[in-house]
Amino acid sequence: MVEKLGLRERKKQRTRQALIEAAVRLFEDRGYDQVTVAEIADAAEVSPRTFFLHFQTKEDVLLANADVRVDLALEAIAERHAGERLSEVLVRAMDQMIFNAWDRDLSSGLATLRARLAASEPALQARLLQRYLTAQAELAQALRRAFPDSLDTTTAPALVGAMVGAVSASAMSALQRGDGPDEVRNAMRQAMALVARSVT
Amino acid sequence: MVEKLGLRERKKQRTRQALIEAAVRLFEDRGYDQVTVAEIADAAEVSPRTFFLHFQTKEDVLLANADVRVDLALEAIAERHAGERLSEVLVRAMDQMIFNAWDRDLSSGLATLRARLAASEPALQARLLQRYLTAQAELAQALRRAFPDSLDTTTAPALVGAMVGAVSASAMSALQRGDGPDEVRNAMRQAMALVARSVT
DNA sequence: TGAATAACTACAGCGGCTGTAGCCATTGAA
DNA sequence: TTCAATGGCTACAGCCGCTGTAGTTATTCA
Repeated sequence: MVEKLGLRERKKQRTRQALIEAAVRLFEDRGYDQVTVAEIADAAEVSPRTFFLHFQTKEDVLLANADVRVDLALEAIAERHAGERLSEVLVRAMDQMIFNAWDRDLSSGLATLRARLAASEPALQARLLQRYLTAQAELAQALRRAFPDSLDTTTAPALVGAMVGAVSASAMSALQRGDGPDEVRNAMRQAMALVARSVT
Repeated sequence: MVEKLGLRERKKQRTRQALIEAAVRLFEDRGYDQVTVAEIADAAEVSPRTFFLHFQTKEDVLLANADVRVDLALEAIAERHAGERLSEVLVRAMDQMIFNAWDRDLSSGLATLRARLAASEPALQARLLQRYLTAQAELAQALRRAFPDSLDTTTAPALVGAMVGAVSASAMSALQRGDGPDEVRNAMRQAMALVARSVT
């Protein structure tokens, strides 16, 4: 997991991390759209142009490491136990993706900040949803490979879409009525269970 | 339905319509991001500033009339027949929202163009997904009012989210493998049926 | 040690989007 | 019919996200 990286690569990761941390700090202080990319770059002591060498858009700096979450889910699917049911695997994958990573970067507060900003900043919300959609395609493909007999090219995406849709909607709803982390968590789990019922 | 509008309001609608038509035509000709807002305004013979008096963003010109679709679904829920089951009402509402409106503006080609562009243009896709999410909240609320005994504040959003998520994912998947309108339609119906099974 | 590579930089520029202030047609009341 | 209020539209100026390009410097690898 811990790769032996060259000096060049390490420096690159360092500036990337500096950009992320600067962005998070500034967003927390002043709010998302009161902070310009130029300011983030300034705080990280790099040129503004460099920001866009690391992140495609301003929103993406908050979605850093999102790929890791998807990988966790893909692993969870690959690690399917013998005789494990479709619904069980799916729930386990979602659980990994959401909560394992959640706990991991809760300490840094990134997940919380992201959730809060996603609920309030339309641009960020939109980008986040789009990320979910592309992730869904990967999950659907992996799931179909794991259960080739019970899933076809329509039901696999539909099932994953239902899961992600249900979880997002319930979480967003909970966030908007001001629920705390635990309640949000419960709402998400309940949504997962609901969809899991649609597969036997 | 056909309101008696004042002259001022009619003029406003006319420029709005001119903007939409100019945008659609230009997008079809040259593709979404090869067209600037200034060009759209030019083609509609208004100032660029006027464009943003009618639409919040460049993407929004393609999402015009989307509210109408949501209203159709809300009506469908309100028109619940006596003894109609939750799953039936939900499916009927989704059906209204997607296909009734689909048929209606298929003639103008708007739905088709929108679907095609949404599959290829990230910015548009993101905005579309966001629209779905906000629509979901309204649908969930209406549905909960119609079935107060079987839905709570968590399951209602979850259920609607699952529906929309499943339908979007299956449609996107079908579009991306190059399916024609009929196949896309079937995939969406299949997704709806899948989620409907999770409510008894 | 020298050549290739790649992260970074400065600079110039496009285009989405906004604030502002003013013009003019429509509107509704006197 | 007249006049003040309204609101859709315009020009103008400007911010900011984002990109292309060309050049500099540090690293890698042969």
